[in-house]
Amino acid sequence: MATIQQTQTARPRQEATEAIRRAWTQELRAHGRRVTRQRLAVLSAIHRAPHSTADAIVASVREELPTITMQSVYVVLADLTNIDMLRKFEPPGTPALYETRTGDNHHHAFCIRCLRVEDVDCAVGEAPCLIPSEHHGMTFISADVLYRGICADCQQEIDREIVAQNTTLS
Amino acid sequence: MATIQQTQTARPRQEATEAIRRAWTQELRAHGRRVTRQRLAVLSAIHRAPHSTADAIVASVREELPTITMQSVYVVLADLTNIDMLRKFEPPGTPALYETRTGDNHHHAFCIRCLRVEDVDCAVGEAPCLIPSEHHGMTFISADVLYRGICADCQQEIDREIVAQNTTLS
DNA sequence: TAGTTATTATGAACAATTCACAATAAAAAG
DNA sequence: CTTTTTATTGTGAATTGTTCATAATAACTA
Repeated sequence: MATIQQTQTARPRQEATEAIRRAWTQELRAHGRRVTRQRLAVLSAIHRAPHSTADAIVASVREELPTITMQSVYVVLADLTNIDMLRKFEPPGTPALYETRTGDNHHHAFCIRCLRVEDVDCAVGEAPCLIPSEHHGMTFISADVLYRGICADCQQEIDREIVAQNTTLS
Repeated sequence: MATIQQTQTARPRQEATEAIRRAWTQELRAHGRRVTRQRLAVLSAIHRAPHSTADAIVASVREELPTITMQSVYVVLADLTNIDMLRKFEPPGTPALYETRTGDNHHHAFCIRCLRVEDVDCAVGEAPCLIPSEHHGMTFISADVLYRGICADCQQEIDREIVAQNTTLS
């Protein structure tokens, strides 16, 4: 039976390699930030499980640093999001999700049943959604597309439920 | 001097005509809902000022029904959103916004400086964003595009500020 | 190795929204 | 037109996700 996993990617990422951790260290320094165990642990946790909530991130980080506080994690998340080392996005009706994949204009598919999130590369060509028809004189910085739907697993479960209902009713 | 208006459209809509109110009445009945003064007042308020927050909506409705409560408005908003008489959307970092324009797959442009929201019709052709390249077997229901940027007014103010700074510095 | 200052921890506060239940009023039935 | 039924609204409180103010800590600098 397919289990419902909340805000978890289908292909979970690996543990961050030493090379990646070195890159983070450099990027933190480049932005005038200090390289703390907390920050690296937060980045690692999100790298391991993209589209994580703040809650999930603390839980994950606490395996390594049991005393870290929720508030510290929020501070780190906000700061790293500001310097574009993290991307934050907020699907309707759920807490904010974070990912380490930044700067590539990718979008998100969101299952309204199990709340799973998948990355989706840009639909047509390069960055079509950045050129809307009427733009009211606005200068656009980004265009985030949120695809809402039912994922394959959930669709299967729904189908099974309908079959089950019909069997009992007839 | 251009004033900063929060979550307000450039071309504000008119008061709802009698015809529109009749249509709302019918649609409420069609969905098995009762036609109450509160519901019509909420719809009218949102029709008058699309992209309104719950706060703004209560304020507006209270001009007509001074005793309506925040909670009642929330109940109405949730119910009318469920039956697609309202569309709710949640730009990052601000409370949810509501509009009466539904079922036409339009998108939103959001000024990150003054939080103004504008409607944007679909970018390329009919509904391009509904056909992403990889869809992970998901069945899509909707694709919401959020354009983030700086609106014309804000850009002008920023430019003026830069000019002012340069003048004092040199 | 000590000093400086960003970062983290502590504790509380906050805003937006939702909940449980009682009072009210729209619609249906008589 | 009146009564009955039940959705809808109002009352009051709770909850969730997040942010704030300030003290303690630890990374970097000299």
